[in-house]
Amino acid sequence: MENSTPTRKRGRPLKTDGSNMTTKEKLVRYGTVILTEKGLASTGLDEILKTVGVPKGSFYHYFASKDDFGLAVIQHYETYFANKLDRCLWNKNRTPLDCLADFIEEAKDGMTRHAFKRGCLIGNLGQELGALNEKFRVPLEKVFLDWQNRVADCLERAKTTGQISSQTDSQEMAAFFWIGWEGAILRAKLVKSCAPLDLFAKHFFNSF
Amino acid sequence: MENSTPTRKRGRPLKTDGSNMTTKEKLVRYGTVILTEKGLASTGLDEILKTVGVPKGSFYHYFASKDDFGLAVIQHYETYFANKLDRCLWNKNRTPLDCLADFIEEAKDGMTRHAFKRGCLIGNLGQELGALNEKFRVPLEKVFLDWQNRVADCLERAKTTGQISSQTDSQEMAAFFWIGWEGAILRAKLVKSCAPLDLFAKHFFNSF
DNA sequence: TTTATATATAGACTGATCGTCTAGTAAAAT
DNA sequence: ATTTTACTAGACGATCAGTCTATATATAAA
Repeated sequence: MENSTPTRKRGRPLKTDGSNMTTKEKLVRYGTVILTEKGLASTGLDEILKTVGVPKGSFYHYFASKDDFGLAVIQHYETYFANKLDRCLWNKNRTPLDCLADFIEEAKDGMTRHAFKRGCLIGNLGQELGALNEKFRVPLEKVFLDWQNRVADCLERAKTTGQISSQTDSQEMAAFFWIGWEGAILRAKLVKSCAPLDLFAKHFFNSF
Repeated sequence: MENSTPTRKRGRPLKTDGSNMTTKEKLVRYGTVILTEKGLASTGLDEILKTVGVPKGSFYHYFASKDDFGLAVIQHYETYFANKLDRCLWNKNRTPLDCLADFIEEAKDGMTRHAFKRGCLIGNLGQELGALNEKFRVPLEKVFLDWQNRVADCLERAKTTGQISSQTDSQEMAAFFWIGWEGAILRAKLVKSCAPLDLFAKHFFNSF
């Protein structure tokens, strides 16, 4: 048997080794991918460990439990996604509402590129663990509230440009957006098509 | 040790015994409950078997595999839910749109009664297995299409009573309904409140 | 009545995989 | 030189889905 990845040295790694912080990072990074596809319960630790090339002992050095790992993955995804959202929503060459439409287009690209297998990590784990596990429920909902605020801010900007009525309840519309959007992603995975995403987007923009 | 449930008789059951079909039924019935709460992967066979009081041999007599059992549970839920839907939607004392609102109220009652832990089996399994397992994806989507048709029919009736414009695309609105509704259920489980359901319902009815 | 067969229960057993933990190695710090 | 820190290695018991053999009995066939 031969190792595909160069065998990790035992013992404490060299301080000067630039890549010594990457073990945890690699775990979280691949965890984000695989948990988005398969969820937490269906994903075996061994699968992650084998893919990343990290022994079990290391995993439990970095994370207290599998749940703890899941929480770290959520945190990682939260900032990754918030950046993505802001990059779209703060585009100064576009009107606020077009910014939101751009985000939708980018998400559609991502869904298509991954053959409708991934969707949204927060939605997936929310469905799997939200109702069952209080340890996950609260952080998961916090992520949604954060995203909701970013969209609400975007809608507030759309008011100042006169793109939507100043009477609009931005928070409510932002909540409506994420509720419907997550539903659309779930359905898009089922039909393996962007049609549900487009359909929701159309009705969302029509309701201003 | 004493048996909580009266011990099942060994051997081939009486043809005339009215309750001889109940073993399989009991499995499916409890399966519907537990799979709605925890999904397929997170639920162990032993847990189901112990709760229902059925030995493993019986389970694998009735079902070829755990997946096969999951498919049977889906089928059972499909007809149960279709009946529930029709009971609401064909209420002759109410206008078609009020019928839909009644269904929403009934669903809200159910969610509250089960402390926001259950939600919708099809949505849950759709999220868990839809993208991964083709064996589940197709039947799951079929269920949504069936429900969609029932709502579309209801909207057609609303046209004849003049409650909504005859220009409305019933199929599209019905699709929009289930997309948003499943998203709302997911979110309601996260916040342990009916607010997301109400919020989606409000915007849905406003878009006619 | 006797025999054969179909139906279903009963639960021990298997091999794989689960998450967790203890022991050990080696660099770094003292 | 000794201790501490950082990390690896794999053993561990529990549990998983699934299989198998044995048993009991209603029904069908003789």
